[in-house]
Amino acid sequence: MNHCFVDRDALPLPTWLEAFPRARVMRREQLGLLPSGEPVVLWVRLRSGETLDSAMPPAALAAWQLLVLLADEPDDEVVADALGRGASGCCNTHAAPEVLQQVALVVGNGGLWVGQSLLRRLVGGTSRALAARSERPPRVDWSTVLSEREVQVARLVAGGASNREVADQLSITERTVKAHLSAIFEKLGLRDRLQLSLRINGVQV
Amino acid sequence: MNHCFVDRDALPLPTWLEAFPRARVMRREQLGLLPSGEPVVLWVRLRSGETLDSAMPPAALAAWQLLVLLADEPDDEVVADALGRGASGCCNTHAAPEVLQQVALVVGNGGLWVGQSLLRRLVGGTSRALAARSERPPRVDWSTVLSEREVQVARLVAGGASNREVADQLSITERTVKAHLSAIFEKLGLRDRLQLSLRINGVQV
DNA sequence: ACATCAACTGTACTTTGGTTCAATAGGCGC
DNA sequence: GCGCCTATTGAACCAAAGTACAGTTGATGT
Repeated sequence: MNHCFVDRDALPLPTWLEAFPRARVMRREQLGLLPSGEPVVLWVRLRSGETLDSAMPPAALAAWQLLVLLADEPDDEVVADALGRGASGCCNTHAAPEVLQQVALVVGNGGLWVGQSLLRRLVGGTSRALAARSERPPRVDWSTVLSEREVQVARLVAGGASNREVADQLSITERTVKAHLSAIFEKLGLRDRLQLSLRINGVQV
Repeated sequence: MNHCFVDRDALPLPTWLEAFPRARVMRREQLGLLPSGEPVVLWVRLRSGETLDSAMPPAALAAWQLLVLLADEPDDEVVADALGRGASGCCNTHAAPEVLQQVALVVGNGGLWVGQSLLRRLVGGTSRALAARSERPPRVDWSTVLSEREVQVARLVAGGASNREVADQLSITERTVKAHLSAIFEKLGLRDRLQLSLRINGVQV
């Protein structure tokens, strides 16, 4: 099975090549250049805020093409939309190589790969995960309630950065990072950065 | 991971024991006899025409219990219902041992196992030709290098629990939790619990 | 002009997380 | 028996995270 990563630029993440050393990487505009006929998995990256339409023309996929969505910020709507359009799966853009290989195996065999949180919700009803969380505050759409700066901080923290790292990256004081984080926790009703990460990465409701 | 098959009678199918030679088999009424605390996958058999209610009292599962439905006649409604109630998967009662092992692996790592037909219908998308999922279970590397206890700690922490909460849940000291965490970080080459969460949830490295 | 809000920073503080010294006890292989 | 590993815990410690209270600046709207 061949693999082809499609992104805005032709710059692959290290993890991609680690998972598939012989993978091809191309820009979205170059999609037509793909040699037709041989089976291939198209890994289409969707950056923050993008929709599938913007990244992939609504043209139907060829029969020999399998599509997997690589989402920077997994969002149920986007994932469901993609699957509805024939995609075979969706996972995090920064997923580990082993995860990518798992996805490829499932997809390559005609299977579907869907994140757990989405699956739970598709199935509907109360899951154990939800039941465990005794009282649940109404879910807030984090990206809209947060200010622009807060969103930046939230993304970095959710990706595993320390306060110091966030501060350096945004050229502000560590103290300011803390201030933003406190505001974020307050607005989203979260306890700490780990929960923030779970929320933003779509792991938890 | 322990396995326990629950049926009307305590008569296991050969395939079950072939998949898990050390599995426990019990009648539904004996469910309360399970030693609590140690993680276990409950394989609950649902015979033709039965509903989940009849086989399993609606009592909530304990945190250390994972439930997989074994359906004599897999029916989308029953499966959806089971998943909605917190089950981690569903497969055919007479599934091959290899399939059972695959399911166990996925479920044991916190995943969900759902049949393809149901998944497609839940998603409600296009009908891509589906081939049989030939071989290969999705497997993760972290769960093999960690000891059983460490896996328990890792899961809870990755889910957002504090050290105190993990300690209470596992009935050990907060100090011990820290010890386990240090070992986990060391083995996986991680920095802190956030990175552990990203790793376990398949988001990162 | 005034109110409001986002962004930013400081000092001081409490809490949590994580590490570094230990140490004890049980299981398992050689 | 003797290592080796796992699980467990203690005391002490440092670093990081998070909170409380207080303040400046600039943009924006009424």
